[in-house]
Amino acid sequence: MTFNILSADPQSAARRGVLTTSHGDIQTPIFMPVGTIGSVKGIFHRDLEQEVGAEIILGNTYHLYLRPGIEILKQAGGLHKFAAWDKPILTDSGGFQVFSLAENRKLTPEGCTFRSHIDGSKHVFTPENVVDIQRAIGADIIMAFDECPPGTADFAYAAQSLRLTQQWLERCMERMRTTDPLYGYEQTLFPIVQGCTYKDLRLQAAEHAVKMEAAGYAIGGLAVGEPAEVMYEMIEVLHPVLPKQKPRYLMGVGTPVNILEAIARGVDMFDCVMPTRNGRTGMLFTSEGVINIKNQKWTKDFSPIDPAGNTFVDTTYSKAYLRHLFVAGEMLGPVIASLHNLSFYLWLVNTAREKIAEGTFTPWKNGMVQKLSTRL
RNA sequence: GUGGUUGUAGCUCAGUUGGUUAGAGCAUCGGAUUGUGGUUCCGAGGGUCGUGGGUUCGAAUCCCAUCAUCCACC
Repeated sequence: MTFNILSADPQSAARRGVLTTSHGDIQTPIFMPVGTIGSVKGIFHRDLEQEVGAEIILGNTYHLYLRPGIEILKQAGGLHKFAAWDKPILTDSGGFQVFSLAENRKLTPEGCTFRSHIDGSKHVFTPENVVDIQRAIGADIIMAFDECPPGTADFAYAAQSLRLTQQWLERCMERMRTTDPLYGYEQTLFPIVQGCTYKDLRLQAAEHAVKMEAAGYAIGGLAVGEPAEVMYEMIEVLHPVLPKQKPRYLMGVGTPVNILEAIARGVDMFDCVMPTRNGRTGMLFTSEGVINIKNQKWTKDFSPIDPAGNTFVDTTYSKAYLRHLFVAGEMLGPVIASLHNLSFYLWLVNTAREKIAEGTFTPWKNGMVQKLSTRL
């Protein structure tokens, strides 16, 4: 995997680049739709490619391991073939899910035992088997197995947690070195920099991760309850430590404003459930601001969902119709909203790239942040 | 026509031996959601307790009448 920076913004740390994988190029900054179990909920791959313009999607180790299971994925020849998606895939390691979903988890230096949220069955994740599982899934980008402590963690807990994450990272790297891809194409592991909201822990985490000489680095454990300003501050702290020529991935973030602010601070890759999950409950991100399509005031508004939108859902359906679908519980509602939101997120990063190339990113970003903070 | 049943929020129903300002679920309205369980959570509005009398310090609750409902019988 290679990463080439094509241009940089003169007034911020924003940069535009291309990440090359065995399944194709990814233009950065990029937003990666979340497809936890091999499907971006409610959206056809055709629409992801043609309407949304997705260049890479996420899968999730925890979810795919539990269902359909690794044997099925191996027999299918990996997730790309199983899901019929031939563009890049990044898999989250399941570290986050073990802590957010699984029950009765027990953390040891060896790994983590937990019970499935689906059937209560008992399982063990270790740095080694989490790498093996991601090998079997066939992800182009594999994430290290980490602990994602709660945003409220105190320094002592954060420091102890970080030590564990660092040991696990070393074991993940070792497992990557001593195993081969199952399907004949390159797979790359990104370390995850933790450290909660403590600057010295973040620095220490970053320095340790950089020693692994990975192809890219992730920033984890942010947007978990801390104020956005603190999140930005943490990204700034890491900026001088993370190698400039490697892609940076801010995990799980975020709102359109979060993404623009993080791009300005040098982040290249993002994923977030927000456009799809919030879309499913009627929250729409538009060029004019955020709207809750279920609000009564849209009942007779026959204007397009987003007048600036280019996808067929934007040019076909009205706000009033979409509200009707949501109020009636019709499944087409969440589908339309998800497709719109994803296309908006991709429009946002596409435009950010254009502005970076033009050297006008910063003024554009400042204007957009104003607009996107508007509640319609 | 006779005997019985049931009438409480938009809907389905709770409401102790009569006791402050009549509750719940769903629905409605609004909010939350950041490495996804099509989830979940939070808040708000909404009732002349079918109607009219009566008993009582006090009635959704007891009594009478009446209307509606459903069932059975003629």
